[in-house]
Amino acid sequence: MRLAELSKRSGVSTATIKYYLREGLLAPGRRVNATTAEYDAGHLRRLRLVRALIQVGGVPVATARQVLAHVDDESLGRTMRLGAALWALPQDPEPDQADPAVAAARAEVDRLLGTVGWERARELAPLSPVHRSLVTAVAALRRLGYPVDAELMAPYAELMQRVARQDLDLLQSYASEAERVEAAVAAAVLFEPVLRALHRLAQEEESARRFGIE
Amino acid sequence: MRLAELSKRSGVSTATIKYYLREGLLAPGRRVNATTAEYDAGHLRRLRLVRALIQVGGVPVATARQVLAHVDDESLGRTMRLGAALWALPQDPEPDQADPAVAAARAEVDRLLGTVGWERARELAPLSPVHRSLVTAVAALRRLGYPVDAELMAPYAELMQRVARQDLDLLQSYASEAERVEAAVAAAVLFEPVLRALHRLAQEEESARRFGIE
DNA sequence: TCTTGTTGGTGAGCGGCACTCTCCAAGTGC
DNA sequence: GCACTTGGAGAGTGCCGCTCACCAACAAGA
Repeated sequence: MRLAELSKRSGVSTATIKYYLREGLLAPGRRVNATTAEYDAGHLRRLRLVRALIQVGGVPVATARQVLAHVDDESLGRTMRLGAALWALPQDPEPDQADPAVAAARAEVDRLLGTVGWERARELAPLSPVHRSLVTAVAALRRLGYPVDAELMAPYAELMQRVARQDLDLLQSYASEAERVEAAVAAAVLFEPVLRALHRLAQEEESARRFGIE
Repeated sequence: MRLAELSKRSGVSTATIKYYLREGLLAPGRRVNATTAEYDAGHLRRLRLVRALIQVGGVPVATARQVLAHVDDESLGRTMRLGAALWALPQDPEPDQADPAVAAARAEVDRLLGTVGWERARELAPLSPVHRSLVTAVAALRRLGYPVDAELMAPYAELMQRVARQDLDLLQSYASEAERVEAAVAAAVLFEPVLRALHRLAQEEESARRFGIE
């Protein structure tokens, strides 16, 4: 299939596909001659993933490029490839070490990891971008005056652990290894809007139950 | 306190504060004379909330304005004010009705609401922006080929219901009514990054437990 | 009193991002 | 032969969240 058909099948304009090719989000097609390149089902699949990451997941193009580069990195084993891809996702800047709110937030997060028994996360903490995101978010809330501490977060952490177990069970039901890495990225990024919407819907439901609808 | 001090105490530049004043995110100070206005602790508080909504929550300025207008709307009762503020948050465009993926997604979401017994959410469904967001997100995943259906979402919905109960218990522990509306907005928006980070951290932990760290 | 600096207010400009438009020479298909 | 399409590349667009420059009115120090 050529560019025009790839565009028609994916619903993405040719101009945008050309942009993704330029940005390295999509591998070039197999060149037939100077004015023709051939794309296959893999390209269509990848293009749909790219679109979903950017549009549904709200991932910046530059971040998506890094994530996908890790997904494609044949030199890494499966586990590493997955880890590398997921670690490339959060792009929060390094929090200000001098800020006392950041120090307090880090202390609370570390305390939380202890109380819920996340030993691996605690080992990975200094390296993990996700850990950094959590510290940044907690610091922001504390600066606003909300008393976010380990005790407050613990029940949420327990619930999220169950969610993660559910995620991984689901993931392991997928067949191929290549698919699994891609599916893991999709799960981490694309399932988030679903989870967020379910969360807010649950808030609406619970709020309506407690206070009624007016 | 005057502009310069408000800026220093909040860590937001005077230019940005002026911008927020122009955009209606922040009420003007009490004018003392032609070149002086006085700001109080309420302004500082609101400014911090605005910052957090925009920076931590990633809420667009225009959306934040609407949300805050509802928070301030004295003509509404507390429940309505809260509901209106939260409903102003999601800004997804109306999904394409003709798209079969959207129709299928809506059917699955409605089926989900039935199986988990969210009756209020089902009543509110045609109006609720959150319901719309959920349908859009599910449709995107289905278009990518992921079989997201009511059965798959049900355990997640149950877990999110528990999260929502936790949210509301926490909220009811807050003292003043005015604070509660603001706290509810903060909880809905600002706690999301914390929840997301906890989710990903839990994924890392669980993944490391199952597959080891390499 | 004179000077120097600061105030709130406003229009215009900037940088980043995700495209999108325009053009091109090289080829395709009737 | 000739209209059309192809892949490629640079420049332009529109939006968004600021940020800058400038203004007249005033405050504060010498």
